[in-house]
Amino acid sequence: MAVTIKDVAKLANVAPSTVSRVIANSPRISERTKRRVREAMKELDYHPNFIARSLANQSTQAIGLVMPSFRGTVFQNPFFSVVLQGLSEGAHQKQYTLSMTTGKTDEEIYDGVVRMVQGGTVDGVILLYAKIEDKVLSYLQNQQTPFVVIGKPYINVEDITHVDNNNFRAMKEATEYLIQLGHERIAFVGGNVHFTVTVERLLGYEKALREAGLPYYEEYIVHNEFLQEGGQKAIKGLLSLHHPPTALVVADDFMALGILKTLDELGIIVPEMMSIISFNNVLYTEMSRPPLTSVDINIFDLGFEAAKHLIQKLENPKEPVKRIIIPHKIVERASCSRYKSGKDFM
Amino acid sequence: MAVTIKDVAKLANVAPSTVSRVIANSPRISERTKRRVREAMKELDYHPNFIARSLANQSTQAIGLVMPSFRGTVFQNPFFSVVLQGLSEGAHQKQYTLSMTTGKTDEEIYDGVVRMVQGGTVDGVILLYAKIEDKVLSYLQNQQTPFVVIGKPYINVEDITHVDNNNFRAMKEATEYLIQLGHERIAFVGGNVHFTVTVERLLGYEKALREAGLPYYEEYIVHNEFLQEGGQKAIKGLLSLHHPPTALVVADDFMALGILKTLDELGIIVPEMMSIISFNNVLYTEMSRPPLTSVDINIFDLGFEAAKHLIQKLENPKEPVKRIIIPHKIVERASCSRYKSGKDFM
DNA sequence: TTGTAGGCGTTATCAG
DNA sequence: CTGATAACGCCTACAA
Repeated sequence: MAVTIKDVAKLANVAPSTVSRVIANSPRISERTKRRVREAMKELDYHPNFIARSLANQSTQAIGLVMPSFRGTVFQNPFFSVVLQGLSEGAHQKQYTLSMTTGKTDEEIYDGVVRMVQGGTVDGVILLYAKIEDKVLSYLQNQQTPFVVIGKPYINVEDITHVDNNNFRAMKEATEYLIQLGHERIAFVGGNVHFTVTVERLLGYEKALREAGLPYYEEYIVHNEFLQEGGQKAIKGLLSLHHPPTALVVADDFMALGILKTLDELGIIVPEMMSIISFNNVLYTEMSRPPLTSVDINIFDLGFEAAKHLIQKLENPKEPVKRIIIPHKIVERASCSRYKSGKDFM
Repeated sequence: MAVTIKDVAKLANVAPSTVSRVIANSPRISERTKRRVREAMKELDYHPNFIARSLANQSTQAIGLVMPSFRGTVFQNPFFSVVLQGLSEGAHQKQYTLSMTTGKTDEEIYDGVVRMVQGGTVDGVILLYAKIEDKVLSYLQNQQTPFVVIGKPYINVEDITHVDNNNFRAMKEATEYLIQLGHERIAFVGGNVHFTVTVERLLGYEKALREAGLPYYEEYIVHNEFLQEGGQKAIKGLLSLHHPPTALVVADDFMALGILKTLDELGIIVPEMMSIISFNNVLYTEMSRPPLTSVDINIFDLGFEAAKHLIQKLENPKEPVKRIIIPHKIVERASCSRYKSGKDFM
């Protein structure tokens, strides 16, 4: 059996409650006793039992992480590794612990969350995604469990603290970037439509076109799972159109990688014959040929801020609802070029 | 305050202990009372408090995950996403929870582990890496904490349950694969030397050369952080040698990606002028140009088995020490070709 | 088959 | 400043 507060108390010749106060560094304990108790703790190599403490305090210093289901390969996206780093860093700074739930299906995930929350193993929860019609989200709202979401909640946006990019604007800018380069036929290769990020971006894309007086073609909109088949199908469809696009905005670097490959196989040179701008700016954007121009959305910060604000909320329950927008920035590399009608490959 | 066992007891007109037994589905409770109690639980939407249960049982159904420090970019390697999936799946099946520690420095990580273990917030621990001179490992051994490591412990291998590939053999086979293709000048681009996987593989590489009667050149050995600069430096050094290699074994797909790019820039065609085989077989091996021949080490299974065996150990403390070897397999794609002296580019 | 009571390791309240 | 004592919510002998 591990050494407890009582053992320390005995050795230091004080009451258990005193030891407890020393741990909490209560100002109403004399320095002398504190010293004595601390020595005893050292000698016995005492470490407080967090479980017992949690029970007494009704608080665990743990935050629950809800990942999207890892059916498919979404999860292999470096996005998650990086948010995790941010979350980890943010939690660590305040001595919070991270507890994960995942699952293959939405049901599994939901059950996991319920267990976490009802079981009292976490003080709050962070949703690592924001999708349409999310049972988990509604559940958390009903439970009054403190939580924050990374991304834009599909509902009750005003009542839910969330950390997000301005994806509307980010995509608008990405599209405008292409428009400024002279492109008029720009296709949108988006991710899973069930994630709000995708709909936000689609809106931004539309807006950019409209403002530039460019037509919006349904056929230029393609939705793909983030990583599935690297977007190969998507691109082939686009190229077989009567007027294929001359530029692409792509939801994710990895998909862009797949597209790059497909284009290469088809003999379509990037950026000369097709410009591509993608999102996330993860490591391998520099590794591709050509290096990808990508919108950096500061993934690390998304995680970091999410952790930070959840903890604020936990420590001060009347903390107001907040919406934290993480800035983005287009990182220019070599996958986009000015459109020259002469080079049109059709 | 949440609904407790007492509330249920009251509503069902039984003693709290009875409710507890119903939860545990004790056979010594009549079906009739069970039914009554269960109804009460439903009605009150009762969920057991895991913290209290943990305290009483002296066991949390939680397992601690220790990641390597995320200084640098190691962590962005899809390797971790995938082990995480495996771990998650394995833990989930037995209703275990995953709790993470990371940190920027080894110190931070060590402290995190100590807190986890001494604080009693986890029943056991899984190390997601195996490196030389690891304080965490020695600590866990001294503590008698059940743990398993993914990879090969640098010490006391016989006493530590671990899940690993046969990296010696995997690398030997990879090298032999190249040798069979006629290559005689094969360079080794390895990862961080502090990880045991790197030394194992180096050994396998040596062995293959020796068995084939090929010389072993110090200059052909390059060590690089897994992701850092995509191995660009490494490759340039090799190419500037008097007799540059004609083939490369590379520790990681991502590094291989970087190398591919560098070679492309230098006008060296893969596989015609340089063959490359790498490790891990993650998603983007198919996405590269040319697609990478890679050793699939079944990362998911590494995680899955680790979780499974740790849990076995937790549920049966006298479970013997085990060494689980996950099979590997060379997945041929297009980055290796037969060596033809005529095509030597020097 | 079910109830009573004590304990798991802390914290918090009240005295002193 | 410090010491009893009662929670926290559940489990498990021991009784009945």
